[in-house]
Amino acid sequence: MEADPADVAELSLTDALVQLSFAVQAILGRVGADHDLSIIQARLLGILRDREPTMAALARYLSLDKSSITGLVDRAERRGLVQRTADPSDGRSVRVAVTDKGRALIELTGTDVDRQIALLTRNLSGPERHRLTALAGRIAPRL
Amino acid sequence: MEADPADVAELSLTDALVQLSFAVQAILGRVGADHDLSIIQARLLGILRDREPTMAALARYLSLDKSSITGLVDRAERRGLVQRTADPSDGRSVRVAVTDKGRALIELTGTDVDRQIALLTRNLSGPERHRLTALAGRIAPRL
DNA sequence: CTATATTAGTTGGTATCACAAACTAAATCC
DNA sequence: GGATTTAGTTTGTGATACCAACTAATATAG
Repeated sequence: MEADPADVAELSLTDALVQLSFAVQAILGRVGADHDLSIIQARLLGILRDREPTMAALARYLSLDKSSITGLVDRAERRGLVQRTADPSDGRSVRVAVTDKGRALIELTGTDVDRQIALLTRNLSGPERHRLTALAGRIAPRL
Repeated sequence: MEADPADVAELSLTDALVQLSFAVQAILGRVGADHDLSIIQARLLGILRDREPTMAALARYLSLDKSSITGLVDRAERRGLVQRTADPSDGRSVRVAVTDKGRALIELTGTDVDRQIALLTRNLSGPERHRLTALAGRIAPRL
């Protein structure tokens, strides 16, 4: 799946995107490790920055089984990064909110990711970065 | 970390690349699941297509602990996808080779990933795809 | 209004996967 | 030849994913 890197001129779109994807994942993994956050925990906190979804909504956003969300939120709650609150409109449901601690952590993490992405793309000119942003922004699905 | 999707025009390079990365990972995860291969198993087989590395080399390529490679290769070997062979030049060392079964599986998987990437990028024109390939190819590190 | 069906989230079971520390066997160094 | 280093494995631990089954709350049907 990952092409022979010596043959850059023949790199397919698939190989280019797959390699880029793993490069970005490697950054997320390293920066996350520095902040004691797994990638999935960082994604969770990222979602919670601007909303308080239900467990079911989180399962949809993250494309995970609801039982996986239970475990993920359990562990984050145990660390004081998130908290569950009752949903007044539905006794079965809970809402998940980020705590101040969690928000601080994800902001720091985001700053470091920005820095590492800047390093990753330092060989591109300003216009090239804009072009990459525009192209990438047109194909990745939205939350 | 993942920006408000309604604000596409203001998407940063970081957010664009992170979202793209997860979109590609989602494809790899789904296609992998269809072929009963985890992402890391697919990466392993991808590396083994054109070389027979040592365990240590695999740890470097995949940026994993050597004990993780032991487990990964154990499970792949148990499924008949790879095999360990002795290294004649170093009694401590083993070489890992893909089997015919493993090669067939990774070829199929790669074909499906190509198809899904084509779907992901169907909104881009031919020249835009070339441009994205070139830009991405210039920033992702090489194996 | 009550019984039945559906939904939200949890629990238990299982497997994969990651790292750290410690171990064994082989190779290297002095 | 003994000490040190290296390659890979083993053990322990924890995170993370899915499936099936469960409980409690809500919605629906009669």
